[in-house]
Amino acid sequence: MNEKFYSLPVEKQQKIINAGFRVFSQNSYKKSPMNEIADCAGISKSLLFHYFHNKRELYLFLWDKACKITMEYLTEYGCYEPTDLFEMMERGMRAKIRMMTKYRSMTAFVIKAFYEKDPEVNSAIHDSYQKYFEIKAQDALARVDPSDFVEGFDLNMMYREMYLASEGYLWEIIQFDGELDVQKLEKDFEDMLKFWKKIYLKKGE
Amino acid sequence: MNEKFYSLPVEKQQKIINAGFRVFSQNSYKKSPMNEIADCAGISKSLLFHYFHNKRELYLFLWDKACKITMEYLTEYGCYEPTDLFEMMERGMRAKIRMMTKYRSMTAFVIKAFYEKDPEVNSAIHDSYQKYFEIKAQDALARVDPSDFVEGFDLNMMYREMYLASEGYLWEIIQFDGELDVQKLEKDFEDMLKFWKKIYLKKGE
DNA sequence: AATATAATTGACCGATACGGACAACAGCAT
DNA sequence: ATGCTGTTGTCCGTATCGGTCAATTATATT
Repeated sequence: MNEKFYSLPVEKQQKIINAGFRVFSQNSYKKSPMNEIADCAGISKSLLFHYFHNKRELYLFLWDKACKITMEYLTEYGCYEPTDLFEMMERGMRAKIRMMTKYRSMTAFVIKAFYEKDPEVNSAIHDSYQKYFEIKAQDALARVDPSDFVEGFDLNMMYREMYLASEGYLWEIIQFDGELDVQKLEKDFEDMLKFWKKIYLKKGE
Repeated sequence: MNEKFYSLPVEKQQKIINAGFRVFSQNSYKKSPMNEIADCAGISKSLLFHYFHNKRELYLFLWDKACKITMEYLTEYGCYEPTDLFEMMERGMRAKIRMMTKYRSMTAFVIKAFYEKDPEVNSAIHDSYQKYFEIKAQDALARVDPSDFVEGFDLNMMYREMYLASEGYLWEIIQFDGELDVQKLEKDFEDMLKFWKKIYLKKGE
């Protein structure tokens, strides 16, 4: 990409980036025209091509940007400090909720991008994803002490279950397009967590 | 549309209809090519145009079909029999959950269609929607006895809140693409309802 | 088997949309 | 005037779109 992009006023950078997030999050990669993104950012298509030499480059740039912002949030909320599994999930969720209220279309973009199947970008996305995040879950899962949990249940199953429920919950938020009540959301999720603890942990806890 | 469509073997009708639901639920109206729908249904584009004279006609036909199926479910689950508000919501939800597990892409289509803004179909959809469903809520709301509820709260607010939460919950289900556990879903929603009753109804109940 | 009839398709059309290239323009400092 | 930088309008080759239609295949009738 053209490094001059970075010397643009930050506000303008943001406008272009957000336009990208918006359009790419609403259509598939192939059906997201550069034209539309440019319009949405209030610049000409030519200028957009001036900063990003082609569509793929812009897409991958946006993905990377989203990953970095996500990482910032996750570290800021202490998601990489070693704790137990539930604590980790709570911190992760809190970070994500905050992030979504601030960058809603970005979050939608990330999800769409993750499931994007167009061969032009597909593999690049997945490689990058693994490098960025996949370590975390393994890490926290490894620290788990099985004796804390109720007898005869599958740890991975539980994690999967919890993970899916959280993701679904986040979807709900993304789709809703009105003002978001952060405190309510966080309380809701805390309730969810309490519920899980109650089911999965041994009574002694 | 071409009435001969109905004399097709039902299985083939279904295949075409489902293809429509799928494609229209994944892209916007404008970016859903007839080509793709035909391929997805295993027929040629020409044949698709033989049965539905143009794209708009197919889209509106699908919308109508979806509405009718929805109505069937709602009546089957007793959603139109007069009861109290909570009972109505529960029946409605139960019907919708069942419906979604059977016709997932249709449900996704309905939601997308409802928010579709393309002027070519937008108004037709909204007119139809009002005719079909909007009566129901008013109806049940009118039967509500305000004295049953806790002091000083806005009935419409509560309904809106409950409605949004339900819709969000359904979104979560639609987005998830694996086998659905109907019983779990229904239990979850029952819990939600219990929770609402606890907050909104007077203790005497 | 020959014929009529219905189902289904491939090839095609005009219009538009697309990604991308590039020369030109405007503003501004020298 | 002369660069330089940011920005745009215009153009191009190609692909795609909605939609048509003649041609082909399958089915029913005699």
